[in-house]
Order: sequence, then structure tokens, then C-alpha cells
Amino acid sequence: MDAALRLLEEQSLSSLGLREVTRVVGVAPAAFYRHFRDMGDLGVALVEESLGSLHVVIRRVLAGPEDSDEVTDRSVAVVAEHVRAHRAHVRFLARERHGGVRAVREAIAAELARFGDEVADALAAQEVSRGWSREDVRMLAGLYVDHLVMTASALLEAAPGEEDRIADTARRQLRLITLGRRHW
Amino acid sequence: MDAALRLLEEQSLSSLGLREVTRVVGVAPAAFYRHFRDMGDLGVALVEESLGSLHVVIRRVLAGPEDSDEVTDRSVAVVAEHVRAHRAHVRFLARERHGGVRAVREAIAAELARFGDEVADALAAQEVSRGWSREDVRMLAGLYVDHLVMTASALLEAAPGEEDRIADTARRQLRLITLGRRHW
DNA sequence: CGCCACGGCAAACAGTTGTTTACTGAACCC
DNA sequence: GGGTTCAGTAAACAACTGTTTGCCGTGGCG
Repeated sequence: MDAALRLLEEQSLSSLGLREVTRVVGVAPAAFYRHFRDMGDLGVALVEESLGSLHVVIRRVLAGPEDSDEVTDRSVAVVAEHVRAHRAHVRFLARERHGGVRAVREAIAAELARFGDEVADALAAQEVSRGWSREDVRMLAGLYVDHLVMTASALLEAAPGEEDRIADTARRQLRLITLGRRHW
Repeated sequence: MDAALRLLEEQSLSSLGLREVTRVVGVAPAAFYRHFRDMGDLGVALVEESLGSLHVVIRRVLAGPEDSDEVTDRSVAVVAEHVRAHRAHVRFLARERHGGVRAVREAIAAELARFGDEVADALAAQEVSRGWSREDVRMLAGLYVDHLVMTASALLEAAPGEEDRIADTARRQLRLITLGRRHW
């Protein structure tokens, strides 16, 4: 899985060959089948690995003081840190989210939907959401999650030195959304 | 290009073979080189084709009455219609935006940045933006463009019959953003 | 008429691919 | 200590890949 992840920094899953992976690992091609049925199978395993660590991230954002500026600052910081620390995993997710392998796409979509639900629960529990319908809370959560994803992608592709500017923009965007929330 | 686009509905560019394309067209492999140097070259050509039609879409949204609910409804309707009419092109863009071919990624990024600038110009000209800094206008434009992209992707992957619900969510999200804008 | 560029062809090239088969050694458990 | 599972091997398979080469008909232009 590590070898695959490394190879996937410069290509997408549907073009990654099984032999390519085994070659990097230093193992015979047939050995691959001891672990995965297929390349798609490996992809799904990578999705789980990648999103496991992301769950932790979400918790870290949702815990802590509720003051809204505090929360947006923490969100962006945590996302930036995560991208820096797990660059290859994040790139993999961004690339394969709409990539050419159905099973992987679906695994990512399902997991992102779960994130949305989690965020929605956290939002619903907040004072500001008093009187909101369940669907409205869910749509706001979707907006937050989408924004988080876009920010991560932007940070990934940022030229070195541009990260701060991007993080700053992301913070202002989050703040604007939260403003809309308070006046809904 | 049409053949490639068809083949790309179920795989990504970096795994699409030149022979695969010529086979579908019904032409010898060598004939490919009469038109493109490479597969990446074909990809860049497809980006231009895909985003040409999108420019028209943006104009269509930005023209017309400025009343904000009117504008959000029109935006979502136009995006939905575009996805329906140019499904393969939109899918290609979504897939290759973070895909495995650098030249294509960069072509898409450059074009999306131009969209952002265009939207920013239009926003700056509106009454509501009085007193906004240039950067704040640009960050709002980015938010709109990102949301448009996310909406298009969501519509692409929607199960049949789910489109209306997604469009509705997108409208509410846009409305919330616009609300934040007015209270900025 | 002659020319020439265009878009096409067949054939060959050396590599690479996914998958199957039968076999082997180590580790583990009772 | 014997059996079983686990993770690995080498070799062979047919199929497919991108690229180069030299050749050919058609169409348009001067």
C-alpha cells in the first residue's frame, strides 16, 4: 500500500499496474494476489486508510470552544496541518474521488457522506441552530464539508509559499458562510 | 476527440491508450500522430473544448436581473441544464481536474481561475459590493465558483431522480452564502 | 498539369501487461 | 513433531502497448 501510494503521486489508480507495484516492493507479481484480488481492491483499502486518519481530524475540529471565529481558525489550521502531514493520502483522495474506478469512487463518497452526517449532528447540537429544520442543518454541513475538501485540494496544488494566502482565503470564506448561518 | 470522450466516461485519461482511441474511430494507430503528439495533448484539446461551452454558461448566469434569489435560481438551473446536455464533458473535467496528467490539470486550473476573475468583476460591479476590498470580492467569487463545481459534480453522480433534491440543496446553500455576503 | 500537403495505411519493433500454475520455506498450533 | 496456513517464488501465456518507418491516394492550388 505504501508503494502504491508513492506511485499514485504522479498517476491515477486506473493506470497503475499491478506489476508496477510489485516491482517497487521488490516482490514477484504473483505475490500481489496474496493480498488483493485486484487493483480496485487495493484502492478501496487505501481509501479506508486515508479516511481513518481524517476522522480524527474532524473530531479535533468539533471538540473545543464553540466561539465561531475560534472554530473557523482551528478548522483551517487542522486541515492545513493534515495536508502537510499526509500529502500522499490527501492527493489520492482528491484524485480518485471522481476517478476512473467505480468501487473507489463509491467508497470515498460513502465516507464523505458519513462526515457530513457527523458534522450535521454537531451543528444541530449548537445553540445557533435552534429552529432549524433537519434538512437545513444537513445542507449547511454539506457546505462545510465541501469547503473543507476544496481547501484541501487547493493546498495540495499550491505553489510553495502560497499556502498562507490560501489558508487566509479559506478562513474568510468560512467566516462568510458562518455569517450567513447566523442570519438564516 | 469524440471517441476519447466516450472512452473517458469509464476510465481516466492517464489510463486511456492511443490504440484504444484509434480502434474506436476505426483508424490505424499511426493516424493518431497526424492530430496529436501524445495523449496529454489530446487531453488539453478536450479541456479547451469543454470549457469553451462553459464560458457561455457563465455569461448566461451573470446577465439578467440582479435580484439575488432570481440569480441563485438561474445559476442552479443553468448548471443543471449544462450537466444534462454535456455530461461527458463535465465528467471529463471533474475527473481530470485532479487527475494524473499535469498538463491537463494545469489547463483546467488556469481556466477555472479565469472564471473566478470574471465572476469577481461581475460581483464588484454590483451595488452590494460597495466598500468591499478587491481581495474580499475575489474570495467570494472563489466561493461561488467552487460551489458551482461541487454542484456539477454532485449532479453528475446523482442517482436518477435525485437531481431535484440536489438542485434544491444547492439553491439553499447559494442563498446562505449570499446572505453572508449581505451581512459582511 | 504538376505539385504538394494532408490524412490515411500496413508492418514491424521491443516492451509491458494481468493471470495461472505448481512449487517452497517459514511460522504457528495442538 | 506433524499438519496447516501464510507469503513468497519462477516460468510461461497470450494479449496488448507506443512508436517508427516507408508508402499511397485524394484534393486543392497555382
